[in-house]
Parts: sequence; C-alpha cells; structure tokens
Amino acid sequence: MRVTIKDVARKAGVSTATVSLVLHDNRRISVETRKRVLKAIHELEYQPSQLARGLVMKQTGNIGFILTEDHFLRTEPFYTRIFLGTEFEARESSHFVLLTTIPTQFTEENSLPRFVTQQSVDGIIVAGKVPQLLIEKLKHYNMPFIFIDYYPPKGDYSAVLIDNIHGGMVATEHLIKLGHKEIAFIGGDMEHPSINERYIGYKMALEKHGIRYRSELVITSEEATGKESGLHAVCSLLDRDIKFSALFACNDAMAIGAMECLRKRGLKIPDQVSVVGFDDIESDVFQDPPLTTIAVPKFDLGIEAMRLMREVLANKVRKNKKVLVPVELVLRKSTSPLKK
Amino acid sequence: MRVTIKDVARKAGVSTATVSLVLHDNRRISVETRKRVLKAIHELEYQPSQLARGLVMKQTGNIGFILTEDHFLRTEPFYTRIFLGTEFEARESSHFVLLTTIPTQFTEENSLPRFVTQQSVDGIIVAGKVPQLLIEKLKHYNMPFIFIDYYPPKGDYSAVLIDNIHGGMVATEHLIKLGHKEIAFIGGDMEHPSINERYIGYKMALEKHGIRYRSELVITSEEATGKESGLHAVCSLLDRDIKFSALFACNDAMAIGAMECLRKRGLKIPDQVSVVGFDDIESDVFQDPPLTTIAVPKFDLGIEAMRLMREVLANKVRKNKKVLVPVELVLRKSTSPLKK
DNA sequence: TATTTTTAGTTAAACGATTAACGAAATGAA
DNA sequence: TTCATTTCGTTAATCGTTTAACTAAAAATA
Repeated sequence: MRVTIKDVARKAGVSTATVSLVLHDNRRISVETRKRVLKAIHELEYQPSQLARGLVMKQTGNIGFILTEDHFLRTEPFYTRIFLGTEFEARESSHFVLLTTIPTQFTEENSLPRFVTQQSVDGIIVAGKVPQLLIEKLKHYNMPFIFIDYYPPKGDYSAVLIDNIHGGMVATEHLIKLGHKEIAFIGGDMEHPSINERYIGYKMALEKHGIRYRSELVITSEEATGKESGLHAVCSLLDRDIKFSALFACNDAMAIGAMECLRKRGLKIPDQVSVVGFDDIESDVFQDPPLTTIAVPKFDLGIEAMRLMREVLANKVRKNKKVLVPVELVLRKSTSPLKK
Repeated sequence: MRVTIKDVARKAGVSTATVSLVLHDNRRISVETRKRVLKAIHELEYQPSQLARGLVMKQTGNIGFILTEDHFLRTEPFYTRIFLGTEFEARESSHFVLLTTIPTQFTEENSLPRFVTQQSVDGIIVAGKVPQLLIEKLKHYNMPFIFIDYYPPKGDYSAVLIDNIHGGMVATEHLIKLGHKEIAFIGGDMEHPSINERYIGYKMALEKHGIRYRSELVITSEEATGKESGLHAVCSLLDRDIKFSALFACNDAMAIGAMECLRKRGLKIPDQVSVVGFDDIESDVFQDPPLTTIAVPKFDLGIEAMRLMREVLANKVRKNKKVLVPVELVLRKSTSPLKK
C-alpha cells in the first residue's frame, strides 16, 4: 500500500493538516514540529499523490503538447528538441507533458487529442504550423494555449517565436559585411509567417545598408521549403543568367539544395557564391563546405514555452504575450569575402 | 465550473451512483433509466474526471515511456516511431503516455524520472538499450516495466523484441537463394543482443543451406554500428583481399557505409557485390542503389508494448512474456543474382 | 395469500490530499 | 489581574468518483 499523508501524520504525531502545511512551507508551523514532520516524510519516503492533490486543487499538473505527425517524424530533430526543452523545464514545476500528434491534414472527422476533450491538462502547447481548424476547435475549451514557432494568421495568442526578422537581418548583414551586394534570396511557402519574416529581415538589411532591392534576385515562388525546392530555385536563377555573389536561403534544407545545384553547375562555394542558411540543422556540418547559418535554439524554444505557460496558468488576466527567442549567426565555411 | 457526475445525476433525476453504474455498463440499471442518464451525459457533455476516478481506483491512467537522450534525438525516427505506436495504442484504453528522456550516461547522480519517484504512472516502458543502473533503480519501485527493442543481459523481463534471428536468417537466405555462397557479415557492438541475434540468424541460414561458415568473412570487431564502422569494416575486408559476392550488414547505417566503401573501390552494387541491411531507415530509398533490407515495423513495436502493458496491468500474476515482432524482407536494388 | 427471490435503484464510506474556520495556550498590553 | 493578540495546531468540509451494503417494490414460488 502506498504511504499517505496519514501515515506521516501518525508517525510524526500530528494531524494531516499539519503535514500538508509543512509541505507547503506554511509558517504557522513551529520549527520543531516542522523538523519532526520532515523527518517522518523522509523516513517513510512519502510522496504526495498527484491525483488527490489535483482533485482538490482543481488542476491536473499536466500540459498537453501537440504536433502534427509530419513534424514529429521529421528526420531533422527540430520539434523533438523543442519538446525536450519543454519536458525539461516542466520538471521545475512538477508538470508532466503529454505529447500527442494530430494528422497533418486535420479535418472535421478528426477529433481533438483526448487530453483536451477529457480536460486532463491545464494548458496546451502547440508546436509548428497546424491547421486553422485545430485552433478553432481548441478555442471551445477553456484552456490556455501557447504556440511555438508558429503564429496563426488571425487572432491574438500567446506564442514563443523565433526572432526571424532579426535572424534574416543578421544573415544578410553578414553577407553585406563581406562585401557582397548581389545577394539572392530563396524561399518557399511564403504564407508561413516564419519564412516571410526572414524575407522581411533580408529586405530590411539591404535597405539599412543602402543596397537596392532587386526582385530578380528573389525567388519566393517555391511551394515547399525542402532540398529540392532549393535546388530548383537556384537553378532557375542560373538558367536566367542572373548574377549573384551571395545567397541567403530561408532555411538550411533549401540552402543545401541550393549548394547542390551550385556544385553541379561548377560554381565554387564560397569562392564564387557565398551561402547562408537558417535553422542550424544537424547535417550542416557534413556539407561540403559546412554551411554557415543562423542557429535556432530549439531547446530554448521549448523551455520558454513552458515558462510562459506557467505565467499564464498563474495569472489568467495577463494579456497574450509573445516571446521572441534570439538567434545567432554560426560561421562555417560556406561564406567568404567577395572576390573581385 | 466543470460538469460533474452530480450535475448529470440531477438532470437525469437519479443518484450519482446510478450515473456511475451506467458509465460502467452495469446491468443493474434498467434500459429506460440508462437512456435518460446517457441523454443527460450527452447534453451536458459530461466527461468524468480522471483525477477522481484514479484516486478511488488507485491507478493513474498514465504509462511512463523512457528513452535515452541519444535515442530520442537520433536523426533517424526510429524510437519516435515506436513512441508514436505506443501513444496511438494507448488511446484504446484511455491511457496517457508520459515521455521522458534520461542521460545516455545514466549514473548514480542521476535520479529516476519524476513519474517513477512520484508514482504517477501505472507502468513503465523502456525503449532501446539503457544502462543497467537504470534498471536496478527501477526495480525498487513496485511497477511493472516492459522493454522494447532491448533485453537486459541478466534477469527476466517482459519485452517486445524484434525477431532478429529470423530477420538475420531471411536476409542471408535471400542472398543464398540468389546463388551467393561467399557472404560476408559485418557487425559492431556485438554485446548488443539485437546485433548478436542477427549474427546468429546469419550463421543459422548458412548452416541450413550447407554453406560452410568462414570466420574471415565476418567482421565483429567494430565498436560502433554507424556508417563509419560499416565503411571501415568492408575496407578492412577488401584490404585483406578477401573475396565475397554478397554482404549482410547488421543494420542499414553500416550497410550504407559499406556501400560507400565498395563504391570508392570501384565495385559495382549489386553486380559485383550484393548488399542487404537491416532496419529499413528512411534514407535507404535515397541510396544508390536503393538498399534491400529487413524492415522493422517500428510502429508495431510500440503498439505491442502498450498491449502487453495492458495485459500485465490487468493480471499481475502473469509470468514475464516476450513478444517477437516479425520482420520483412524489402527488395530494392542492392541485391541481384550471383554473376559468374 | 404469505413468503422468498429478483430487480432496480440509493446511501454512504472511501480514495488522499487542501484549507477555511476554529480553538487552546502563550504572550503582551492596560 | 483582565482582556486582546499572537502562535501553533486541529477539526472538518471538500474535490469527483466508485462500489459494498442496503432497501423498496415487483415478480416468482409455495
């Protein structure tokens, strides 16, 4: 049988209320009594029942974490790292994180995760781009939710986001400082806020340094944001004989595809074209040359989301807060000063 | 305020006990009353509190899922797929799965996952190879645990395992049927039960078909089981001028490394050397040529573990049961009939 | 008809915590 | 000395379920 608060109370010769008060650091209990209780707790290896506690406190102690199947199963451990950050930070407040996936194509037929309908969580964290329908359905439940790395096009929410604009600026400025003026940008799925923001950063950097924005240097027509799109985008640039000495890809996958194309066409990286990516995925280091990129601190994103969740849970009146997690330029070998 | 069983009882004009009995399909309740109660439940959208339920039933409804950090963050979504299977199957019995990671080097300083010490789970699933120390610590708690894809060297446990021996046989027999007689085996980390079993399967297949086992065709000295090890193993074979027309690698990573070496040395795959791997990882398809392999159903492993957990939970007296999940040969382009 | 059995439901205790309200003893103020 | 405060704990209600034990009415049996 499990050790309960009653056993502790009996052993320490006090009431269960006293034990509970000790557990909650209530100063109404004298130092000696406190010690006695603590001793009993320790000797019996007492662990409060989360169930009983939750029942009276009206909270489950659980946080739901929702990902689309695609995102969870991605080869690149992006969202898994974010989850890990959340799970890690959850330990600080004794929360548990219930991870579940939803179909990438979430339709009317699909039901919400069980932890939502059963109200088995105190709050929900949604990571990555999810269908609008999911969000609409979630709203019906009186539970706070927080987005990570995605901000729905309409509505006002709490969210933990990558500082994409700044990242886009830093990436572009890095190239500018190396002397580049003809800097191409390749992106895809421009509806995605993150991608779009990186693009904005690119434009802002150009403006700041007095470099004219040239639309022929920009590819935003790709559907996807994978390696193939990157390859395709750069090839189309090359096919049209457009000259550029540097290239900023909206993410590393596209950057890697881009490099593949450049290599195929016999262009030397970084001597003839410098390349900067965004994300800092694992395979960057194994590229030839290793890819210079903007590092996104995945773990931190998860941590920040959990912290924000705690704030929201503690004080419901708070307005929707956004946290921008800073990014960092990681210098590797795919960029170099402009050669004449 | 949350809708409780009391609200339902009031609305249906019965006692809370009746509602509870209806919820549990007790036949003591007449059809009409039952209908009335069900109607009330539906109209109020009543959802029983898992907390209250768990408190009286003395079960949490949670299952803990433990992975080492390395395994969770692996680029190849192997363990994540297993987890997904467990999470999926958990829905059947309204369980929640609490996923957590432990340091890959789990030492005395590291504490067990909180859900263990706090007894917030009814059972524990451990996936992949974990330090023996973890297992020893886990034993102190009166909780059933089940291993997936790993069986500790000592002790007797419930486990869901890949049918490695059979897989090893199938892979080898496939090569034999193609006419190959000089079949090399490359493996690493031979202490790992899975690897060792695949090796056993290899030997059994040879014996079954009357092919003499030749130790010079076998490399078991590699420390790791990655791409580099595969490359190194095959190179060392080639360096010693050992002839073989086919190769069975203990996993796909090593197989891919092996192919890299073969390609470097100018050997054609599959014309000069046929290669079979094991695991069926995502990148197999992108190899040149695509890798023939033994497919491991990751999702199923997770499902089986959850099912087994339910059995264990329902009937504690049951002896430790092992489930062997069948594997399947996946024909791609890296094997072909022996050419004279 | 009287008695037993079955049916259909209720009552109330229990699960293991938290906490408002209360109270006895010690301390302080008048 | 008397009354008010403070200190240190306790009592008891509560959270939302489940279920053993009970009961009243109906049905079956004698």
